[in-house]
Amino acid sequence: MQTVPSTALEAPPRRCFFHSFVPVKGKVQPYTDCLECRSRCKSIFSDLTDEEMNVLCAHKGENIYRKGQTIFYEGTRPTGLYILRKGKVKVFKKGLWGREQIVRLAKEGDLLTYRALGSVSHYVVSAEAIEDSVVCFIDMEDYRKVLKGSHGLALRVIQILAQAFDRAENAIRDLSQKSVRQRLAETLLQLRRQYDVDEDGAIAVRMTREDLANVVGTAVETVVRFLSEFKGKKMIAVRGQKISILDEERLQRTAFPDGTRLPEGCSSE
Amino acid sequence: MQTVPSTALEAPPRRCFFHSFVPVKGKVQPYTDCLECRSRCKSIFSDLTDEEMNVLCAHKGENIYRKGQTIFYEGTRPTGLYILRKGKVKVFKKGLWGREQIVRLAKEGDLLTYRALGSVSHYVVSAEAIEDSVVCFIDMEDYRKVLKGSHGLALRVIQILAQAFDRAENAIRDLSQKSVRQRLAETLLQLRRQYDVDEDGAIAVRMTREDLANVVGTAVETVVRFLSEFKGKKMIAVRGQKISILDEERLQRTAFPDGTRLPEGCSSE
DNA sequence: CGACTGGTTGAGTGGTCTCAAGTCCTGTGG
DNA sequence: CCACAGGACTTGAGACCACTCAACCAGTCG
Repeated sequence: MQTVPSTALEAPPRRCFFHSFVPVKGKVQPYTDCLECRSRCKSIFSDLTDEEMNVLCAHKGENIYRKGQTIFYEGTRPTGLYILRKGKVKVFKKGLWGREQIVRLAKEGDLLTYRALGSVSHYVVSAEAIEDSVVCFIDMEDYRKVLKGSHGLALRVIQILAQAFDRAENAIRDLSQKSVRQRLAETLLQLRRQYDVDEDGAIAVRMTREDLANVVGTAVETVVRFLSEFKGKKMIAVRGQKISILDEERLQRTAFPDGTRLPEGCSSE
Repeated sequence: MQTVPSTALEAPPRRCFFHSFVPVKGKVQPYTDCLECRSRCKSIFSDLTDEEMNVLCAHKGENIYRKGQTIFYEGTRPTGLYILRKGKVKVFKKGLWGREQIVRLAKEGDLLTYRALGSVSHYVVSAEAIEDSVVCFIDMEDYRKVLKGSHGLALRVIQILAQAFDRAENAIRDLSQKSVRQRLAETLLQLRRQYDVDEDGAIAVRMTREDLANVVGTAVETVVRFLSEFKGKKMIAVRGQKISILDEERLQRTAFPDGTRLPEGCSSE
């Protein structure tokens, strides 16, 4: 259905942008040791044995995607799992007339392909780097092999999926019942929690107004108008794509007029 | 947070409404043999051994809920899994100002508590019978025990959750991008697929306009207006709460103006 | 009968979208 | 260095979709 432009896999970065990827004779040193990674990151695969990790990573890939590059396409055959190792990625679905709806924003350590944890005939979302990113790829066959053998992994996958499902259903409720003003306020709070702030106190992610609109589910102009409203009320400060939250309390009240709060992330197990 | 009215568990049906529940001296014969049920129904638990089924059903309950009765409440401690054995149930979340958003409609054999398949501190949805229903209850401890021991079950749960997650993300996209007219048309098609038609050719479920509004995510009056529009265009026929689809083709085009189709149910594994 | 629930219709409002014009920013090439 | 092109952003005007409020109807139950 969709064609996969060759750009996705070329990715010969003009220069290396992560210190851990030292160019060796013009080639980037691509593979991090998975075992080492496992112990560092708290990921789905943290609990696996060395043996299982070796199977899982037998055909592991690790690719660099520059800002704007697509990592995989909705509708194509799922060849494996993608995990974001470094950078920021938007995960979206194409809707009416090709308009995109961003269903989640991934941060380091996040899985990009939840649906593919169960068997599925095609990717149900697309993923694109919104910053230069490093993405690990785990072959589907390897995953299945390990999953089949590891009860611990299966239990872990259940937790991950149940949480993701919960977040999705909360989004359904919010999209259905909240105004754009409320949803934008909530999105800003979420973004700050997810990506934290940089040295200037601004939310540490650069998104276009269009991406923001595609998260909130509205038009670009409407996002601009409400951002400008928030700015006027001194709730936020805006400098280009950098947004700082000045009056969290007020933003909170805008997003949750009934006094509820931003739901927990993954800690609510 | 929420209190549980005593109505939920009383449920002394004035008379027995399923032939399989023969009243014995004023008491309903409550328990169906789970082993027998397993072989008949294609449920999550189809593949378990007899032994595992016995553990799972050690504290099984089977309750009758009359139309309008609540089965469990969002925000309360999860004591187990609920499976709809007979009847129809709406599963919803309370949103702003207590307005309810129906996140799914369950039919016979459906699990009501997806999130509780992973560990969780409280039910994240409520469930209420929209028809007289029989609901099986599986104790959480028993489920955990069996899940811990059965890799096959874990794999099955992963499939179930991944599918549920997929449906939820599709709903996000639709809520965000489609108009109420489109969503209502799509809902009607879904309802017919899910519940089939009765002898008159009408969708075999009776829902109030309010419930319909809470599925679509709109106001009651808006549902009424669009139903009346569809009726005027001879796309549907309406007799009280019974709705028949007359012109599926046209309804299809209303729901999916871009030529996409209603996504598969569970068959798309 | 009155009370109540569910449904329907109308009028008015307002939130959000679309279209159009124009500005700001950034990278590129001369 | 500047000019320029293109993309991102902003603002305004107008239209329209959907919501709210209010009135009213039909059926049911006590």
